[in-house]
Amino acid sequence: MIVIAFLIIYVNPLIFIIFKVYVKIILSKKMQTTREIPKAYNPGEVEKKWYKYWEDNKLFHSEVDTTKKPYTIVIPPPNITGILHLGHILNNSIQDIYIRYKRMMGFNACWVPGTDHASIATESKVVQYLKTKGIEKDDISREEFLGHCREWQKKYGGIIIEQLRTLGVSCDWERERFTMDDHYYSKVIEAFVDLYKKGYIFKGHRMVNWCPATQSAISDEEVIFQNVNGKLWHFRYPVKDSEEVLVVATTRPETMLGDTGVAVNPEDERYKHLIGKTVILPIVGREIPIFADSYVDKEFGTGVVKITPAHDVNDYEMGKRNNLEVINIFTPQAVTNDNVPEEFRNLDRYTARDKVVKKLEELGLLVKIEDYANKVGYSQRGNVAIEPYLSEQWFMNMDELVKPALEVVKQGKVNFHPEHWVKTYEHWMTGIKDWCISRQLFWGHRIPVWYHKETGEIYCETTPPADVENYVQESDVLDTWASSWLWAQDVFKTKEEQAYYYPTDLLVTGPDIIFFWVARMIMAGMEFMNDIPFKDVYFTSIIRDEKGRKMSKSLGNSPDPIDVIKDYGADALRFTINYIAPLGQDVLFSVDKCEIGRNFANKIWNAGRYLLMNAQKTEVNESLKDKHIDFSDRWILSKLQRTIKEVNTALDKFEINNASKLIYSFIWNDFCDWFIELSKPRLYSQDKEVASSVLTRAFWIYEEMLKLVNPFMPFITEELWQAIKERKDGESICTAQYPVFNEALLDEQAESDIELVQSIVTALRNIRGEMGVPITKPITVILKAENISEDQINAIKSLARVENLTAGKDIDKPNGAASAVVKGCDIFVPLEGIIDIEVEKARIEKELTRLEGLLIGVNKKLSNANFVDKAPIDVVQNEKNKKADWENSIEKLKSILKDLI
RNA sequence: GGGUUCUUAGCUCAGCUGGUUAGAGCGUCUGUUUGACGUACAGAAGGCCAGAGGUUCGAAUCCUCUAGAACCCACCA
Repeated sequence: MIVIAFLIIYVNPLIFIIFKVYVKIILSKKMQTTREIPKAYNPGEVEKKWYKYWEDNKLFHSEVDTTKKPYTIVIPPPNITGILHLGHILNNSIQDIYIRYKRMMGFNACWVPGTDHASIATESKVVQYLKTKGIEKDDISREEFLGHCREWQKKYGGIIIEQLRTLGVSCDWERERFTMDDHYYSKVIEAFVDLYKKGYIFKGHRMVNWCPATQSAISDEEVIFQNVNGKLWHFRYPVKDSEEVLVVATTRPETMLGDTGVAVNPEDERYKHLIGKTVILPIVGREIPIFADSYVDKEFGTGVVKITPAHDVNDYEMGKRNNLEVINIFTPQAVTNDNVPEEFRNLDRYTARDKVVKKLEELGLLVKIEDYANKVGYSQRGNVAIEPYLSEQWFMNMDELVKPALEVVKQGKVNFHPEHWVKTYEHWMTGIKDWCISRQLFWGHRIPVWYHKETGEIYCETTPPADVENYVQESDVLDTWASSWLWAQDVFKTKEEQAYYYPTDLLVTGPDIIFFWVARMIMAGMEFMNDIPFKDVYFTSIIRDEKGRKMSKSLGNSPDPIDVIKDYGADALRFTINYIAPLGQDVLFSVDKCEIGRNFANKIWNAGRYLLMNAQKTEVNESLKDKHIDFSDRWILSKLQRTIKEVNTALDKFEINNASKLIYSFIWNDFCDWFIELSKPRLYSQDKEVASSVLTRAFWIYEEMLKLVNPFMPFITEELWQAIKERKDGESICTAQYPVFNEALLDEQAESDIELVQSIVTALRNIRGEMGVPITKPITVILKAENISEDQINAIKSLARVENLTAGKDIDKPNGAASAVVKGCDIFVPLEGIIDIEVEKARIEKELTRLEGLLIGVNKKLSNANFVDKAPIDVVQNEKNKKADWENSIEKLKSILKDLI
C-alpha cells in the first residue's frame, strides 16, 4: 500500500498534493481530539518554538516608514559582564509590554537592544581573570590588554542578550548595538571634542575620589557611603615652647603623617590664645601652625581638628584658605610613600594606621579611643574605601548643560513615573558639581587629546594631529557614562533614522541610575540633538526577597531567572512580576509567587481547551457571530469593552500592575467563572444554530482576550491564537490588531441583569453550604420578585442547580424553607425535613444584625440636618435609597424569622 | 542634618480628585469527580484603615504632630 502510494506520488505530482492535503486533514483532526490537548499548559517547547518563529519572520524588525508613527524604546544596555537577574526581568518585560502593545496598536514599534562596555566594571573583571592566568596588567601593553578585553566581550558579552531572548523580548535584534562599536565610538569622541571646544571640558589638578583597587579616579556618583562601626582616636599634639597640648580627634590616625596644620573655631574661648602658635607634629617632628577656621565645630570631639590637606576634602579646602602645605603621603595604591618617616614607609593604609596608633601610644600621646559610627565612601566597582587624592583629571563643567535638562523635566516635556522622582532630579541638578570624566584605565573611549612633546600644547580633535610623531596621546579613557549618555541618540546611525526615531518614547530603568544615566542622557539630548531623548521615563521598583531584603549574591536570596523560567515558564514569570510590582514601590518577590502567573496561564490554556473541545461537536460559523444574542452575551461584551478601556487607561498612566489585574480579573472571574458557565445550557442546546452562534461568539471574545494578554504573556497567547483558527504562514498575534474599545457595546441593563443573577446564585450557594445541601442534589426555589426575566430564571436554574423554580410577584412563603433577601427579591428554598431550624434562625439573625448596623449608620446621617442641607442631592438620595432597601429587607427577614418559630 | 516614600484582613497589596455595605490574591476553615481547568470549583471566617489632633454635614482618603520602616542626598574631624 505504501509502496503503491509512493509510486503514484512519484509519477503524479497532482496526486502528491492531494495526498499531502489528506494527511494534513488527518493530522489536524487528530490534533483536535482532547487527547492531543494536554490538561496543563507546558511552556518549555512552546516558548522556544514561537521565539524562533518570530525571529524567522522578522516580526520585531523596524525600518523607517514615514507612513507610520514610530514608537521607540532604547534598552538600558546591560553590562557585558552582567548576567540576568530579576531586576532585568521586570525592567525588560515592562519595555516589552509597551513595545508589543504599541506594535499591535499599529505603531512602527522599534526596540533597540545592546550592551555597554562598562569600562571600570569590565576592566576589573579582566584584570582579575588575567591574574588567575599569571598575567599582570602592568606587565602587558595597552594593546595586549585591550585584546584580552575584546576577547572577554566576545565570550561573555552575548550571554545576557541570549538570556533576554528566553524572556520573549521583542527587540529588533538587527539593530543590536555596543557602546564601543565603531560608529558609536566616533560619536563619543565627537561629543568630547565639541564640549572641549565649547570650554565645558577642561583639565585640572584637583582632589578626586580615588579608587586604590582600580587605581583610577571615579566620579562622586560612583562613591557608595556605607555605615562603618569605627573608632575615634584622641591624640595629644604638644604646643611648641609651651606646656600645653592640644587634643585632636580623628577617625584616620594614619593621615597624621601628612598633617600640616591644626584648626580650631575662631570663637572657641578654650583655644583662642593658641591661634598663631605652632605644634610639633608627633612622630614626624614637623612644626605646623594652629589656625582658626569657622568650619570647625566647637561641639564635636575636642573642638580641635588635625588638618591633612592632601587626603581629605575639607582639609584640602581649609588648607587652601589658610595657605597650608600639601603633603601627599600615599602612592596610587594607597600605600605610604617616601614623604613619611622611614619606618612608616611602604605600608598599606590600614597597617600604617595600626602602627601610628601604637607609636603614639608608646609616646604617651594616646588619650582615648571611642567607638564611633561613621560613613565611609567605598568605590562602587573596586569595593574598597576610596581615598581623597590629588591628581590631574579631566572634568566636565555642568553649569550650561544642566539648564535645559532641568527645564524640560520641570515643564513636563520629559515625564517621570512615578512623578515624585522629579524632586530628586531637581535637587541633584541644582547642586551639581564638575563631573570627573577621566579614568586611568584602558578599556573605554580613549580621550582624544594629544600633548605636544616639546611645548606640552594640547591638541583635541576627532583625528590625531598630522605630525602625530611629535605628540603623545592622553592615556586616560572616559567614564562609561560619558559614552552611554549618547545612547538614545546614537544607536541610530543616520540622520534619517534619528529624525524618524528620535526622540524616543519611553525609557524604563531603575531609579538607582537616575543621576548616572537618565539625567545625563537628557543633558546630552538637549545639547547635541536640541531635543529631549525620551518622552516618558518609567522608574521600576526594586526587587527584594520575601523578607524585604535586597537581592544579593552573598545572601543567596537572588533566584536565577533562567531557573524560574524553566520551572514556571517565561509568561508566568513576566506576568507575576508585573502583577505584584506597583509603580514606585519595592516588590517583595519569592519564586513561589510565580504560581500566580503559572495558574493564570493554565486557566487561559484550559479555557481555550474547552472551546476547542466543543469545536469538535459544534460548528464555528462566523456568519452566526451576531445571532442569538442574549443578556449574558450583552453582559460579557459590555464587560470586555470596559476592560479594554480600563486597560488602555492604566497602561497610558503606566499603572502596569493595574492593567494586569484588570485583564486577570476579566478572564478569570467574568469570562471563566461566569460567562462560560452561563453559556453552557445554550452551547449544549438542541438548536444547532444557537449552539453554533454561542460558540462562535465565545471564540471571538476569547481571541480578543488573547490579544489583551499578549503583551504580558506573549508565548501562550501565540500558541493559542494559532490553535483556535487556521492562520497563514508568518502570521502572528504579535502583529494582530489590539482590541479596540467599542462604546456601542456597553450595556448597563445587561450588567445589572447579570448582577441580580449573580447575587441570587451566590445566596443560593450560601444556603446550600450552610444547610449542607450538596451541589449534586437539585433544589427547588421560590422567588418573589418584581421583574425577573425568563433568561434570568434559566440562568439561575443552571448555575445554582435548581430543578424547579417558581417566580412571581404574589407568592406566599412556603413552610420549612431557608430564605434570603437579595436586591428586593425574596428567595425561598423549601427544605422541609432537611432544614435545621436553629441553623436557619442563626443565619437570618446574623444577616439581620448586619443590616440593622447599616441602618443605624444611614439613619444617623439622614437625621443630621447639616448633611441633608449641605451634601449634594444625589448623595442624599443615595442614602435614602439604601435606607429604604435595608428597611425593606429587615422587615422581610423579621417576618421570616417570626414564621420559623 | 536635609529630602522622598510608606504604615489598610495572618501575609503581600488595591482603594484615583473626601460620600463604597473598605476590596483582591495567598494562607486558614468547610464542602465538591456538575460534560475546560484540583495549577480547579463553591461557600465561610478574618479589618477601630499605625496613634493623636484638626478641616468638613461627612475622612482610610485632605492638613498638622507623634511613633515606626525603607530609600536618596549632604564635607562634621
